[in-house]
Amino acid sequence: MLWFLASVFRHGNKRTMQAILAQSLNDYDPQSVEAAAQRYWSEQCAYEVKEDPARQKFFCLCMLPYPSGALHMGHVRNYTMGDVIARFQRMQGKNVLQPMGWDAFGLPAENAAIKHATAPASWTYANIGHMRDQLKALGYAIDWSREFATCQSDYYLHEQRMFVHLMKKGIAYRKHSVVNWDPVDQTVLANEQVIDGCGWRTGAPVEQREIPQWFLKISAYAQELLDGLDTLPGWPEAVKNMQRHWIGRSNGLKISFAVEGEAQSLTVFTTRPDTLMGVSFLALAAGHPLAQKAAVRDPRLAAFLAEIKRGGVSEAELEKQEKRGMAMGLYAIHPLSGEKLPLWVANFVLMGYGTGAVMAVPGHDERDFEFAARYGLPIKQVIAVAGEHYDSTRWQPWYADKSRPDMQVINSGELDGKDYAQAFEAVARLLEQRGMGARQIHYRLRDWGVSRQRYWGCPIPVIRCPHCGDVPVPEKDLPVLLPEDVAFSGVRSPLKTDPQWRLVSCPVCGSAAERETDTFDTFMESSWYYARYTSPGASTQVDARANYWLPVDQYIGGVEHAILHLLYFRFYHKLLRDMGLVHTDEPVTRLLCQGMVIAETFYRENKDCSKDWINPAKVDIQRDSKGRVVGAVLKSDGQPVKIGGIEKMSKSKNNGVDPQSMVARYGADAVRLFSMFAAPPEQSLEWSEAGIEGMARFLRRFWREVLAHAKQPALPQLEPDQLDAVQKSLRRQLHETIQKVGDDFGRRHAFNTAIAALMELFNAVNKLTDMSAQACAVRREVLETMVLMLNPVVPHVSHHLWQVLGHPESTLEDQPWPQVDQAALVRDQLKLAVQINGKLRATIEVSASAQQDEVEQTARRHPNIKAFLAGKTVRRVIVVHGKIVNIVVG
RNA sequence: GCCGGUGUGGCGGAAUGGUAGACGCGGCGGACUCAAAAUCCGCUGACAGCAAUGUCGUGUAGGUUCGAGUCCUAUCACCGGUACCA
Repeated sequence: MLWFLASVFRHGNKRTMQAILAQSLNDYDPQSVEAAAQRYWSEQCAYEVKEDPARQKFFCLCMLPYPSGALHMGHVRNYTMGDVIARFQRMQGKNVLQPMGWDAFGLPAENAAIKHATAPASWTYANIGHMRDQLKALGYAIDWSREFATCQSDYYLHEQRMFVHLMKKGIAYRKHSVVNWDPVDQTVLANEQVIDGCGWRTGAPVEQREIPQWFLKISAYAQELLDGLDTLPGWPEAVKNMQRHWIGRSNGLKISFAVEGEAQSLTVFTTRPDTLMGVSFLALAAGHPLAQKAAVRDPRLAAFLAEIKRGGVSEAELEKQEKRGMAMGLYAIHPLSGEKLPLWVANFVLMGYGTGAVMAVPGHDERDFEFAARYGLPIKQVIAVAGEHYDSTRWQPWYADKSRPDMQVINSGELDGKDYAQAFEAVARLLEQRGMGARQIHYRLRDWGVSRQRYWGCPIPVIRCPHCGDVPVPEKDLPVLLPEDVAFSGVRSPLKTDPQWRLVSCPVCGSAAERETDTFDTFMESSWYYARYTSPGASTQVDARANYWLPVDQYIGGVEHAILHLLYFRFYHKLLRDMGLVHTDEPVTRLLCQGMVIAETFYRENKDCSKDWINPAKVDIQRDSKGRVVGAVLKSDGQPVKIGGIEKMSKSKNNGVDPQSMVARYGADAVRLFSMFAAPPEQSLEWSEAGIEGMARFLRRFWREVLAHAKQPALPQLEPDQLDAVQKSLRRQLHETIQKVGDDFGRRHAFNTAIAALMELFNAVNKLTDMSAQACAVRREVLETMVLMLNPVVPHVSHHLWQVLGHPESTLEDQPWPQVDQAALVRDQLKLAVQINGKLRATIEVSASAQQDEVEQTARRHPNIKAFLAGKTVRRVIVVHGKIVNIVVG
């Protein structure tokens, strides 16, 4: 309201202002409507829920936010989807739990601490306070009594206890693995902190360095995680496919190669034993013990190993690197032919994956082919396909295709003539007999490294004793508290520099020992928070209440979490199950992955070619006479700015739109409505100020129509049998809409089309000018049902209008979802499209009961159809009931 | 590199093998107004035509089908993930 008045003041028209003030009692004012509804919900504790075995439960969960400082549109979109589903399910009569919490540990708090010289803890708590207020202003049906932040010790206590348990079970273990090392800051960098192989702050070239780290044995659950995907029909196929490929089950052979002059043989895994006779060398990772050993007496090799350790450790970076290698001067013996095979070190072989060594078959593997071509290593053809010519100077995809039914092994002695399966079998049997090989199922999935060399995380509850090794912190000493009141400079973790915290005595032998100073990966906290929501205040990790609420019925979050978070989350659930805490195999039955929120970018170029990004709120768009965008100018100076294209909302491109300012200007309901309307949930959503104005316009029109209708004197009972054709058709549209919206909200999650259908219905009811008693009764049915159907999306407006329509304030949340009146759906006339050879030529109207030939005859009688059929032979007529008639002519 | 996704009017999008462009935005025209804003009404894919209507049209090139935006093959562009951002 205020912004509106302010704009009137600017125009300086006193009379208009008075007119608006006089009207305002009837005008839609989001601020007051939303404040009143939110006050009511809060006073009534309307969304606090308890277990009720008599009622069907519905656990609606959104991915918990990282408290970065301010809510962004991605959050709004995510939580509005959850809220629509939660409110809709409640109207289906379910006992709905929708909780909220904070994923409060993590790297950004440390970066903010460096930048603003604050402690990560106080920065985080301040952000949580602010973002909670912002969330509350959006009117979500959240049970706030269950809220927690993962950095609270009564949360991470249970994580530490669980870790101790997993250590004892052998699921948690320590091994060496490679990290990004910044040699200047003497610190470990996250992958995102490595830019073009250099540290983001120091600019120094990053090195790969091996350090001891804690791991969870997710690989022991690989098969179960893979099989479990088949039990999740409510998950998107894309997510399940990505997880299947990530787990990467493959069937192959583990083969031992004796190495000349070495006692220890070399083991490789291959899925292509059929190409064994085509092996021309073996490639080893730089970190392989044999490579390390060889480097000791070969300075050139040592230099090469050091060289390929430069750069970061991310897979994307490693895979895009040029393939390089160096001969080690050692030879392995081919297990069948006895041939000498050179050993090479190669940068494309990773120590952390498989055995750290591969057998190279340049003739039938594209990467080996390129490597062999580059270093002049032999390329042997051992697979042939009839009709295809093999050319060892040019790679062709069929060389590596084991699935071709016409492929056969050649140049391989007794294996010749066999297909893939036969050759696999023969090689497996031969090697098994000689004790040089074994069949193996291999998974691409690697164990989960949970150690982070950082301060702002959950301390790993381990004491390192020089005599007893790694000793778990005894139960009575848990939690190991993270000191929160620290000075954080950035480079060294305060845990490492604080001797008081670090130095302890060993709980086993009592001698001087040190705490583990690493903290957990923050995926640890986000892997079990869903379960904690079910058991607020429990002294154990979860209690019996978990088995009322779990599994989660609907989980909603960004598609960027499709693999890592969602796989760890499923894994953790199985760990909780194996501890007897939960009783299902999977944590979530239905999953919805939402797309990003994107916006136009604008910039001006500086003299040095750098760009100043300008926020869309400060820019005016210019259009030509047809409405096409032709340019943009900065509002403040009227001078042109460049349009940079549509990108994900981000700080770096300055194209973020602040939800709070949108709520202040248009109201939470308009913001909610636009986020649900502008795109289907799983696709990206482009923010548009004009679009949200359209939503506010719709709400104002709806508001006015309901208020005008409510002023009518007492209405008669609706008599469906006495309606005229127009009234009947509107009522049919209403019930078709009830059917569609129910399906769109409940099953399809197509919020955008549900809203479009409601707008269409509203346009139709607006066109009904008939003020007869029965027309008013139909109008009332439409408007009242619309308030109910809009409630999940715009609950504040609905809360108010429900009362305007004469209902007590208390009843809307639990009002049953409107029922479809099947009788109202019946049509007596159907509109059909008539095609000739698949092209639309006419539309006809026929009785709903018309038989096939009657429909066909009506179609043939249509003048346009007659004209098209003149002089042609009808070959076939296809009649699809209620849809089309297709006449095929020759 | 690999895995997954997306591509439709001026724009966001709709169409679950059956009338391509619902709904919203923008634009154009009209009503109201001294005027403007707001509001209301109408039109709005391109081309040809007075019109009826016709031709073309869903990234590109093929294919399956009575019928393809939708299914298949190839290809291009963009987006997400790629194990230490969350």
